[in-house]
Amino acid sequence: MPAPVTAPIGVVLARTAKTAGRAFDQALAAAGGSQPVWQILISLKTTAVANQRELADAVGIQGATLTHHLNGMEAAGLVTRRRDPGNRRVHLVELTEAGEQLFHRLASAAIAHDQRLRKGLSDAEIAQLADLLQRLAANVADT
Amino acid sequence: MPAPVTAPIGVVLARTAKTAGRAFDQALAAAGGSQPVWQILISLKTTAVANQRELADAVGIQGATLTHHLNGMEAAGLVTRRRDPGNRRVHLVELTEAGEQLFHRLASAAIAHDQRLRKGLSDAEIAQLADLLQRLAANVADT
DNA sequence: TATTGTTATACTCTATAACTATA
DNA sequence: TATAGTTATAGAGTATAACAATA
Repeated sequence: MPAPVTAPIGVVLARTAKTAGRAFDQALAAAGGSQPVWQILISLKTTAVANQRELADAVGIQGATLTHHLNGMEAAGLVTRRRDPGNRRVHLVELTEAGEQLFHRLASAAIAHDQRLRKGLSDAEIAQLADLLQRLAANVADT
Repeated sequence: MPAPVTAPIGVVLARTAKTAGRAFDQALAAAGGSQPVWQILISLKTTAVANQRELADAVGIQGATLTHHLNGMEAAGLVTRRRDPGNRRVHLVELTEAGEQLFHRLASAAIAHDQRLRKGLSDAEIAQLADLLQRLAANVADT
C-alpha cells in the first residue's frame, strides 16, 4: 500500500494554530483581554522575573514591544510601575487589584478554551500531543 | 503516582506555532517571500478557485485583505489580474513567470523548513501529530 | 561605559465600511 | 437588486534605532 499523503506538518501546525488562536482571541476579547495582555499577566503571576527584559523574554517579545503593552495596561489601571529602590534602573511591574481580577477572568476563559480544544481527545492523547509539539519546537529553537 | 502536570494544550500549541512560525517567516523572507504570499501562491497552484472570494477563503482571510496582498504581488510582477470574458465581474488571477519562480523557491524553503521541523520524529509520530492537530482544529472550527 | 527601560517611528497583517463595476 | 472586487481607513502587534536615566 502507498504511504499516506499528508500535508506538510508545518502547514497543519500553522493552520491549526491560526484556527485555535483566533478562537482564543475571541474568548479573551469577550473577557476583556488579548493574547499579549494574557501572556504578560500569566508571566507576572507565575514567573519570578527580575526585570522587564526577563519579562519580555518570558512573553517572547522585544523590550520595546513590552513597554508598548505595559503603557496600555498601566493606562487601563491593570499594572503599576515603580523604580526598584535597590537599583533604580529597574522598574518593578506589579498587578493592581483590577489586574488581578482581569487575570482571573482571563484564566477562566483560557481554561474554558482548553476544555473546548481537548474535547474528544483522551488525556493520553493530549499528553502525547504536548510531547510531540515540544519536540517540534525544540527543532527550531533560538533561530 | 500523581498525574503529570502539563501546561494547557492551547498554551503549548500557541508557543510551538509562534516559534515554528517565526522560523518559517525567516526562511520565507530569505527566499523573497512571506507567509501570506506563500499561502496565496500555493492556493493558486493547488486549488481550483473560481474567483477571489474562494481564494480568500482558501487562504483564510477576508476579500479586502486578499486584494491588499494581490496589489503588492501584482506590483512585484508575480501575478496578473484580468477580467473573465464570460463574467466580467470576476477577476482572473494568474501567475507570471516570476510568480512561478517565486513559488518554486518558496516551496523549496517550505520543504526544508518541514524537514527541519520533523527531525527526530518518526513518520508514524508525524502522522499521529497531524491527526491530533486536525481533531483539535475541528473542535474550534467556524467560530 | 554598561545596563535598563522609553520614545519615536514604521512595517505587516488584518479587518470593516463604503464604493464601483457588472450582471 | 445581487455579486465581485477595490478603495479608504483604521487598529493591533511587532520591530529597530535613538535616547534618557542610572549604575
